[in-house]
Amino acid sequence: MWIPIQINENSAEPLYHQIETQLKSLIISGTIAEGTLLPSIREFAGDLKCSVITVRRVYQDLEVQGLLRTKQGTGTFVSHVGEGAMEEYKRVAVEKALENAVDTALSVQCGEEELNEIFRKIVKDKYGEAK
Amino acid sequence: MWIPIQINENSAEPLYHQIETQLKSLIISGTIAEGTLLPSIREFAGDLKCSVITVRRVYQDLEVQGLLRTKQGTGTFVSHVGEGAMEEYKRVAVEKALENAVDTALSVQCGEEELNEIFRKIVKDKYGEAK
DNA sequence: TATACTGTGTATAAAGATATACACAGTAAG
DNA sequence: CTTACTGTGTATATCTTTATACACAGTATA
Repeated sequence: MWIPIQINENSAEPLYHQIETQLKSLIISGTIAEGTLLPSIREFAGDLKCSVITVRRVYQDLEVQGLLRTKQGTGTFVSHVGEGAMEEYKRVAVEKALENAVDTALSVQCGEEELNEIFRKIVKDKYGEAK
Repeated sequence: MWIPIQINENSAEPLYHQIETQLKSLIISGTIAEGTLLPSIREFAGDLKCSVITVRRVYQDLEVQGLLRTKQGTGTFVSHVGEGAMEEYKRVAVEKALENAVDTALSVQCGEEELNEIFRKIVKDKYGEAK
């Protein structure tokens, strides 16, 4: 099975992290269906031209997050992520990220109005791109 | 001169970073007036119970960011940060933080409406606290 | 100009993050 | 029960981040 992961060799972002975020996104978006048997760590490592250990780390991390379920000798599968759980998962991720940003705004004494304005601009840009 | 910096020994946040963000905040907010001669790196290190080198790093970082100006043999001073520059500075910091958050939202397929809703909630919480 | 302050340059220690190899253990199917 | 796949545990190499010491250089003033 082929998983579409793009590695940016030049990026400062660690290899395992690039793989992890992209794979996570594929699972959360439902692009890879629940129950799917993912490539073995060796096969995937071959595709990505990285070591088996790096892929293992990704699988382990995502298993801890409840997105994968793994069984020695058999393989690694995409877990069942219920609609509710998935919504919750997304919400928590977004909340954390936004809290962080708002904390930054507070730390530089940015007013509520200005914050709102900047937010609207960025959302418009980013969500516009995607359309 | 006494600068109110709170060090959290248990935090995973590096020492130099805790000092840097707090000092930066004091400068940007105008709590420490422009032109103020800051404590020498040795005196400050004594107050904070850290090494002189760590304080030096903070002063250097903030100097690169244009918030401090330093002169060997004399000391380190708070630079003149014009209203315009300060506004610009705050804006860039907040923009970066928000872009990051919105990227996260996109990566988990969070819709625009949901994002807005979460944002409003967090802003209300955080800005409410301060009132 | 001696002295008692300033900051600086260079070197290095300690810890954590990143990525790896290799021998080991479970599973399934002929 | 052998074979050819799965994942696992342990050890280690490399790099970056964080934090430090110490000898050095500039400044001001008595």
